[in-house]
Amino acid sequence: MATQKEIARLAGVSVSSVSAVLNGTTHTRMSHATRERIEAAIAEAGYVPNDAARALRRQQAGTIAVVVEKLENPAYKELFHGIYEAAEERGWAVVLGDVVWMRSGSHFLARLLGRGSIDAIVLRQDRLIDEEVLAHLRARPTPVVLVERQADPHDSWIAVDDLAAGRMAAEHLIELGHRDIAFVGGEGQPSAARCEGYATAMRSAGLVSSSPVVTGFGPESGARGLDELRARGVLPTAVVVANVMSAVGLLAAAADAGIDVPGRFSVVGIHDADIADVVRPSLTTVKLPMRALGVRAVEQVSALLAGTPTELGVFTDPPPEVIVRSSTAPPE
Amino acid sequence: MATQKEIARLAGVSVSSVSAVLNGTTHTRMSHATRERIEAAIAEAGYVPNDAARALRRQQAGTIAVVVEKLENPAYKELFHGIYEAAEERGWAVVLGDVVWMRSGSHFLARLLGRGSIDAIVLRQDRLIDEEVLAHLRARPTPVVLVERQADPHDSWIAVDDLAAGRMAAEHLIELGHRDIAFVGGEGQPSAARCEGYATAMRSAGLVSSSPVVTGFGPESGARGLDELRARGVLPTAVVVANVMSAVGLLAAAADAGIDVPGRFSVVGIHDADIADVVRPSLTTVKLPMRALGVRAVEQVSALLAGTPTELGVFTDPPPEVIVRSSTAPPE
DNA sequence: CTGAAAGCGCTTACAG
DNA sequence: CTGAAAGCGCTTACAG
Repeated sequence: MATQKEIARLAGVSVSSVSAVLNGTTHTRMSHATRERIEAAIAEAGYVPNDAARALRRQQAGTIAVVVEKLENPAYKELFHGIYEAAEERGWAVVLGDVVWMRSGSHFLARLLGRGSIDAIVLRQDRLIDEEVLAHLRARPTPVVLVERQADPHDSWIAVDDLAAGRMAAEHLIELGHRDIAFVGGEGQPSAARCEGYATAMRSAGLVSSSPVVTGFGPESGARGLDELRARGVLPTAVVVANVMSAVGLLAAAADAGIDVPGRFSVVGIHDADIADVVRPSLTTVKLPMRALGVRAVEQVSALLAGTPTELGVFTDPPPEVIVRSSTAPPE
Repeated sequence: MATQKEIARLAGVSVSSVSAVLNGTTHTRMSHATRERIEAAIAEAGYVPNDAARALRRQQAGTIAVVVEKLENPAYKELFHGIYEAAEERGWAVVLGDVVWMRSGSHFLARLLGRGSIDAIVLRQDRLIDEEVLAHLRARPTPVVLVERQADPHDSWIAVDDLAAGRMAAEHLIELGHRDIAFVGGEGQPSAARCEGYATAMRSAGLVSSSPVVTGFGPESGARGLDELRARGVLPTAVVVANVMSAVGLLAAAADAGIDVPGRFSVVGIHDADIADVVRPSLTTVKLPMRALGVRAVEQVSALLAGTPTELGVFTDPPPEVIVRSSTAPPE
C-alpha cells in the first residue's frame, strides 16, 4: 500500500530519487546519504512496487504466458523448465495455462488478448483450440510463438524434429529385426510428422509401412490403437506410438490381452517422461529435446519483441534420442 | 495500440463514453446512435483494452495465481479445473506456476510479491519452499490461500480430509482381511495427516500400525519405500502409499522384485489420477475431492479479498472415495 | 444524455 | 546531485 510518494515523504526526497534507487537507471551518482535514507524508508514501510503502474509506464509487463494443450502431460515438464530458465535469464516472469481455458469470453483469454499484462504468448496446441480464438490471437499485437509445426505462413513457429523422431523410433525396431511395424498416432501436426518419419525409415529399409492408426493422445487412445491393430488381422511384431501416454495405455491394453511385450510385440513411444521408467515393462522411447524447445521458444519471443529476424521452423541441433528400455526386443 | 482516446476521436465522442460502452457501468442511458458509432469505431480500430491501465485504475488485476509443487503431478489436473471454473465464474483469470520458480530474486516471485498484477495466490507446497520466501509472502498485502494443512495460525488454509483418506485406505485393506499393513509417505503435512488416519484405522481394528516409511513423492520414492520395507524383515501383506505416483513407483519395484501384487502384497495409493488406471496391475486409490478443493480455494480468495470471514480448515463434505482396482485383494 | 478532469503509481526526460 | 512535471491508458465521480 505504500507508494513511492510515501517513501519520498518519509525519506524527505522526491519520487524521482525513490524510483532511482529502485531501478538504478537514473540519478546514478546519488549521494550515499540520500540513498541510505531512501533504502531505510523502503524497508521500514515495506514498500512493494506496483507492477500494473510500472507496466503501464514502461509499456511492457515483463511476463510471458505459456499455454499448452493438456497441462497434465508429463512430457511438458522439461519444456516448462526450459522456458522458465530462459525467460528468467532475460528478465521475464512466466505464467502457465491450459488451452481449454482459452474459451471465447473467458477472463483467461481476455488477459491473453489484452495488452499490458502479458507481453507474449508461447502456445502449444494440436487442434483443440477453436479457429475463432486463433483468429483473435493473430489479430492482436501480442506476439505468439507456436511450438508446433504450422502450415500458415503468418504464424511464427518452432518445433523439434518430429520427423527424425519417427524415423529413429522405426529404425530402432528395424535394427532389432522387425519387418512388420505399425504406427499409432493422433490427429494433427506433430503426429503426422512423426508418421512421415516412420514411413521414411520403412521405405529406406525396403519395408512397407502400414497405414497409420489414428486415435488420440491419452492412455485410452493407446488402448484403442491396439484394438484397431488387432482388428486388422495378424498383429504386427512392433509398433511406434506417437505419444508417451498413449504408448503407456497401449502397454496396459497389451497386458490385458495377454500379449507378451516385448516377446511377441515391441512398443516404442515418442516423447519421454518419468512414467516411461515406471511402468512394467518399462517403455523404450524417443526422447525429444523439450528443454531446448523451451529455450528456443523464449529466444523467439525475444526476437519477435525486438523485431529481429530469427530462424524459424524445425531445429535439429539437439537431436531426438532413443532411450532403450524393456518394451522392445528382437522379434521371436 | 489503439487507445480509448483514439476511439473517442474516431467516433467523435469523449473517452468517458467509450469507457462506458466498454464497461457498461456508467452512462447507462446513452443514445443508441452514439453507442453504435462507438462500437463501430472499436471494431474498426481493433481496440484492445490495456489491462495494466485498467488494473492500476481499478486497483485490482482480475487475476489470481496458483502455484503448486511439482506441476507435473497428475493429481492436480482436477484441482486446476476446479479453480479455473470457480475463478471464471467470479470474474478472475487464473495463471499457474511451479513452486520451484519462487526463488528469491526471480521475476516470477517478483510478480507474485508485487501488487497490481496478481490479486491473490493459491499455494500448494509441501516443504520445498524456503522459509524466507514464505516470510516475504506473509508480509505482503496479497492474500495467500494455502491448500494444505498448516500449523501457523496466521495462515489462511483449507485442505481435503487427508486423515479420512488415510483411514479409508487402511480400512479397505483391513476389510479385505489384512492385519500387517505398512505406511509409506513423504515428509510434511499431507502425508502426516494421511498417516494419522492410517494409524487410527489400525488402532480401531485392534491392529498395530508400524512406523511409517518416509521417502518422498515421486515414483522413485515408491521404489525406495519398498526397499526399506523389505529391509525391515518380513514384508507386510499390504501397504498404504501417501501419493499416487509413489504408489505407481512402488508397484514397479514390486514387479521387479518378483513380488506378486495383489496376491502376496496389496497396494493402495492416496490421490487419484488417470495413471492409476493405466498401470498393471491397475492401482486401487483413495480419490481426494481435488476439484472441490479448487472451488473452495477460490471461495476463500473471494472471502479474503472481501474481508468476509469464512470457514477455514479441513472440509469433509465431498469425502474421499475408495476406488477399487486390481492392486488390492485378500491376503493369501 | 455526454464531457472535462482528476488520479491510480509509476518512469523518464529535462531543468537547475 | 536532485526535483518538478508530464504522461502511460484507463475509470469514475461530478458538472452541465
